[in-house]
Amino acid sequence: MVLDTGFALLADDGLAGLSMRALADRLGVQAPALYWHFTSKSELIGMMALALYHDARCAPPAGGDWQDWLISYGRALHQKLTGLRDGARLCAMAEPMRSKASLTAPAIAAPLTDRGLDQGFALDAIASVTSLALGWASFEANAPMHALLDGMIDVQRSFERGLAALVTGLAGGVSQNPAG
Amino acid sequence: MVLDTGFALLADDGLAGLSMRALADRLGVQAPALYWHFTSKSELIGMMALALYHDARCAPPAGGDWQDWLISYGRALHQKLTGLRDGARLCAMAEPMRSKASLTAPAIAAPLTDRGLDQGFALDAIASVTSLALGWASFEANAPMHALLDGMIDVQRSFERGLAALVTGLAGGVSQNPAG
DNA sequence: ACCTGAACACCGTTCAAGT
DNA sequence: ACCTGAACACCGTTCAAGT
Repeated sequence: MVLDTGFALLADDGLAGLSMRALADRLGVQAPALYWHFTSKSELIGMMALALYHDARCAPPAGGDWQDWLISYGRALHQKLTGLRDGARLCAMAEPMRSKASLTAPAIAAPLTDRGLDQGFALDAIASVTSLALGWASFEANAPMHALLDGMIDVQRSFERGLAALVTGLAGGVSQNPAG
Repeated sequence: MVLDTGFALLADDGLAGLSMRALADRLGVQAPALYWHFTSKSELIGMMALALYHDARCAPPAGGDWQDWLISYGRALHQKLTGLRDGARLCAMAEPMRSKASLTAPAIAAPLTDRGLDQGFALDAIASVTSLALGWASFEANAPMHALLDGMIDVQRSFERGLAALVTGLAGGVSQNPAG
């Protein structure tokens, strides 16, 4: 699979090294050949980002309530984004893909609606947890925010606190937004 | 100021149009001249990102408690990141700047420590709110997550909910992490 | 259906040289 | 101190042409 080679290249050389020519090289092919399979580099990156999100969605175990699922998902996503070199940058850069419908809203919400949440609330919750994980990963890797991070003893622990606070706060809002 | 021209160029042509040559053009100068003022394009982008964060930090009004400050700051940051074309992508891409110490941890925490929080907790809280705003802005602009966003009636409102939940959750944790 | 060779219009960056 | 001209080593992408 081309995407796997892309991930390997990303891990080795970072986002700057992820060029169509370098990727083609690893596949034993010329760069223009890639344009038979992908319409653009943008699409390739979009599909890589989608693969990352998909992995995180599959990470949480079957049991538990919706709060367990959110915590587990957020942790997995954060882990994937910081574990892979430039993973956060990749996902933050990915441009909108008009073509692929990917997943439908009910399908995305399913893990939470299965656990009793209504769909609107479920989408909000997933969006917020995804944002928190992506945002954290972004400026752990990046950021002109190093002073901030240097002041914190354990970044991992701080992320966990934020995640727990968010999910707790969401749970508090459920009463106004009945779960069914 | 060169940064202002950079922001104007970003607003007009997006991140793809923000090249050293194009920027130099707007300044009536040749591209290599920019390397007298900045060591690299990375540094330029880093400084633009820093300017964005700084503006958001200055946005909250003087009164109110620490929760008011966080909400106001989060809202301002999200607004800045989505209001400026490719603003989120710019901040997510910015590479770490080893050189400029920018702000010290106590200075960053000040708006919250002034309102009675201890510094460790303050840094955690700011980091989480910043992450949430950056993450939301990232995949509002980007994302292979369009199905998710399409399922939500009002993105702005959903972000507000997430922000409120996070701050509420943080407030719940304060009892364990005394405020002084 | 899948790939190559050659080319186009760009990049960021360096560096001697100018003033 | 500040800028130019010319160049280097790259990019993403297109397109005719091959098999």
